[in-house]
This record gives sequence, C-alpha cells and structure tokens, in this order.
Amino acid sequence: MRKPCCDKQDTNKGAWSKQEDQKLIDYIRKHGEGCWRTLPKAAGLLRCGKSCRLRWINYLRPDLKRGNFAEDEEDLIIKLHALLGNRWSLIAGRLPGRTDNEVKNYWNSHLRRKLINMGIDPNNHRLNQTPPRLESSNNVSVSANSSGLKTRQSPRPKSCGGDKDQVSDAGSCLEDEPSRLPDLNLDLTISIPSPSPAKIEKEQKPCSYKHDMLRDSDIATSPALVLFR
DNA sequence: AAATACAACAACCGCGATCTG
DNA sequence: TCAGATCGCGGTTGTTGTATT
Repeated sequence: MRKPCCDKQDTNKGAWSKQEDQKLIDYIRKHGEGCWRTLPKAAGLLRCGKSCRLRWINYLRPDLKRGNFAEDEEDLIIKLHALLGNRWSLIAGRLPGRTDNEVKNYWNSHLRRKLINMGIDPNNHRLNQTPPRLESSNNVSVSANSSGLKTRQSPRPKSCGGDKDQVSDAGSCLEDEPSRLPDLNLDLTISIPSPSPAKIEKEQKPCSYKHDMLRDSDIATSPALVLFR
C-alpha cells in the first residue's frame, strides 16, 4: 500500500561524501528547509529525502553545537528523561544545538550505563534493589559528575530493545511512587533555551505535531514535575 | 604487531501522525 | 470524508576508531 519513500535503486546509501554535504548545504542555504521529497532531485543528490533531512538535521545544520556534553547538559537530559521517557526530540528541544539523535546516542552509550553503575534503573530512574557491581561510589545523586565514565563492563546487549515497553512510562513511574525515588533533584528551572530556527518555524505552523503539543503545556502541568518543583 | 572486544555515533528503517487534494 | 503523500520520531543496525590482550 504505502510506497517506499524513494526509489531505492537510484539512491546512494551509507556515509555522505563532502560533495554531497556541500550540495545539500548550498541548496538549503538558497531555498531553505522543507519539501524533503523533492529536495534531492532539485539539489542534484542521489539520496532519498529522508536521508537528506536526517543529514541536515543531525549533522549539517549551522546551529549545531557538537562536541562533548557538558555536565549541566547531562543533568538536564537525565532529569528530562525521568520526566518524559524516550521522547528524544522533546528532550533535544530543550538542549540548544543538540539533536534528538545525538541525545539518544549519548544516552545509550554514556548516561544509561552511568545510571546503571550508580545503581539506578535507567528505565524508571529508581534505585535498583540489587545494584550491579558498583565501580564507583554509592553516590546515588543523579547529578553526579561525568568524569571517568570510560568503564569496561559486561558486553552491551545486541540492542537496546526491551526498553520499548518500559521507557515511555518513566514519567508515570515517577507519578506512581514518588516516595521510592532517588534524590533526583528535578529542578527544571534551568533556563529554557530558545528554540532552533527549525523549531520556531514548526511552532508557527497552525497545526503542530503531537510531540510539540506535549512540550511546554505538558511539562508545566506534569504531576511529576509539580511534585519536584 | 595482530587479533579481538568494546565504545561511539552516523545512518537506516518502519511506523504513526498530519497534511492535502 | 477519505486515501495517498509527506514528515518526523524512536528503535535499531552498521561502520569506524580505540583499547586491551
């Protein structure tokens, strides 16, 4: 029923070359974002629109910060994840210059493990009954700093699957049993970054997407947040 | 020095939501 | 109102670099 997003025979896949990047940048500078389906052809790229969009959003956008995450960014991600679960675009929307993919990758490769090492279940942000071999102190504070994270431990699972059914409940878990939570210090008074140009544009659209509808209103009224304000 | 294991992250895929004619 | 087109999100996989044995 549903047509593939592009004619796969005629599209490149895999890593982007510098020439391709440049073509995409040039085109978007001239014509702006959007119309991803027709963009590749117009820009002279043998890529599908989806791929172009991803490349632009995650890598080429001029307002991207890139580089290591600061400690306050880590803390914010952890706090927002406790509230929102795996809604990476929402989380990334509150970290200027960061993309959902970047936040997601950072969570899966660093923060998740960090919480586990601290004896905290990264899915629901609760203290585990039986913490795993702790390599550092028993400090339970989520705000612990990120130094010395490079740890070797059991091989990572083939995938992060299994999160699927649990993670989206992170917020509701908080709601359910706040008394069992670790000291999360969910102080979300951290200044809310100004949205990226793309976000601004999106927010100006008459009909916003589901996730945007969740954004400020949901957070503002979230029982979990109210709880920790 | 070579082989292996692991970490990091870029990119792809599938699906649901929304738009549009 | 509805079906197809498009967009955006989250999960997953593939590739590359680095550390360890």
